[in-house]
Amino acid sequence: MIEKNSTLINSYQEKKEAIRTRLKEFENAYRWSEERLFAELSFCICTPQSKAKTCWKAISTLMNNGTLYYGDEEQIRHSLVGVRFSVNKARYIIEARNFFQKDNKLQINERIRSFKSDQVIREWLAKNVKGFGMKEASHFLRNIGLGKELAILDRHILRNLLKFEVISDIPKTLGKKTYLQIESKMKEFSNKIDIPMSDLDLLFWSEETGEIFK
DNA sequence: ATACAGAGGTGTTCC
DNA sequence: TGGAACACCTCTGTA
Repeated sequence: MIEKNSTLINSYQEKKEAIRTRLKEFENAYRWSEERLFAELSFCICTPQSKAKTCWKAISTLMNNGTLYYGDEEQIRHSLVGVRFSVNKARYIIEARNFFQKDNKLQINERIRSFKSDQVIREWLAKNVKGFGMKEASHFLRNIGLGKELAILDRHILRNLLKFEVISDIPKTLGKKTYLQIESKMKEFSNKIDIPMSDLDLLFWSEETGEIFK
């Protein structure tokens, strides 16, 4: 237990610089264009049960050729090669695009930053963006430099939380209530080993996959 | 060749 | 009303 934790802390020291570099890139998002923010949101809609790299490749293509902003549902779906549940996700992207558009212009930054806390933004996103639950709403916020204290509880993180005995088992279904409970425990652990939440997420992820992506 | 787990889950339905 | 079960149903790496 203590042995495992110190191994993790050592690993953190090795990877700290790379992790910090990645987080800095997220923090720069405040100056992104609306189009770039929407691309990130679309990416997060795509990632469930799909490979992050495949999703990002697809979204990059859609972003660069403009289909993401002007294309119809079928055109978007056509580009979501390798993305699971692409029919549904293309629909969610269109719905999100309509939701965030005012006078034919995307307004994401302004609406997102009008909330008083990251927790409230997350609630709002999970409620209003189809395809977003607690996990993907947190993922999106982290990727645009917000929600530093929020947990992104995917299967990798849950496995690691189990490994480090932060939780005693992996829940079969992860409802909002359980999500918040586990997030709270992860925060305690984060305090205990003195590694920030955002760093811990990337650290766990790199421990499993060997790299730091998104 | 063929099978099968695994990929940063969420919406809807039903009780 | 909260929560479990089911629907969604592609592609790749590995044995």
